[in-house]
Amino acid sequence: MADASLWTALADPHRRAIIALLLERPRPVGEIVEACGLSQPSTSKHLKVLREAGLVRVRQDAQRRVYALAPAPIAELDAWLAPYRRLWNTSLDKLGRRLDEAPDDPEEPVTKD
Amino acid sequence: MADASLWTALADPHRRAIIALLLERPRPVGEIVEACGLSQPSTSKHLKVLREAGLVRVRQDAQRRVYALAPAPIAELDAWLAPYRRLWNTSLDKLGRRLDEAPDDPEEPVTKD
DNA sequence: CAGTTATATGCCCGTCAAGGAATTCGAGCC
DNA sequence: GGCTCGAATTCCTTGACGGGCATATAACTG
Repeated sequence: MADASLWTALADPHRRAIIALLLERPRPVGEIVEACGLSQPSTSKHLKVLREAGLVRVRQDAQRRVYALAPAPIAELDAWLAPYRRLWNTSLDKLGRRLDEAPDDPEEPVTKD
Repeated sequence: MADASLWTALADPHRRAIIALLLERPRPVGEIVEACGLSQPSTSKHLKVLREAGLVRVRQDAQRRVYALAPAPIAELDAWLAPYRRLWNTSLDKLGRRLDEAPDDPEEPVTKD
């Protein structure tokens, strides 16, 4: 399905930020523009990429376009992840189980996104 | 949150292919070169990116460098995914409800362009 | 119908990443 | 020590991507 474009879409930090915004709730473009500090055209272009990757859906509300998350592709990501999850569950058990249980993992400093 | 370089690294299809190869078993560079049909230098560069993203680690075996998966960053991805997983698990329908908050929605097609 | 708001597109430019060829570095081998 | 194999690094070119500005389009408003 959206393989390539999915990864490409998520590769951009601004787009991930948009995705995160939409996780809270659906938002019109104007709000997204304001939130991510880009120009409106740039934001629209990012939204287009996300749309084409199937990551967001649009609903038209008067002149507004309200964007919302479309979770399916993220499920795809999850599916992609599955084999690897098996891997780190077994071979990296010593690392201290799930990362979310060890927020500051000494071996792998998590840099800010 | 996932390091930017992690996403960048995974954004490239060749690199995802390499990752998939290493999922089966660790491999020396030569094998990877052969498998992904790139030149050796290009492959080495991809491996460098993966290395710097922390996705793979190298073991030196005589003149060979054997690459293997380092699953931790993938766990990071999984962590990133978590909130979204909640979203599509609990509420494909809930999302639909939010999309339908305006019941007179003239059914906006996703504008796939 | 003209005007305004909200968003999308086109164009231009700067940057960056990817790929190949040549070169270099490192480790074994004769 | 010189040679060879395996891999990494450098240089260069090219193409894609991101950003802004100006403009087009669509929908509501008076």
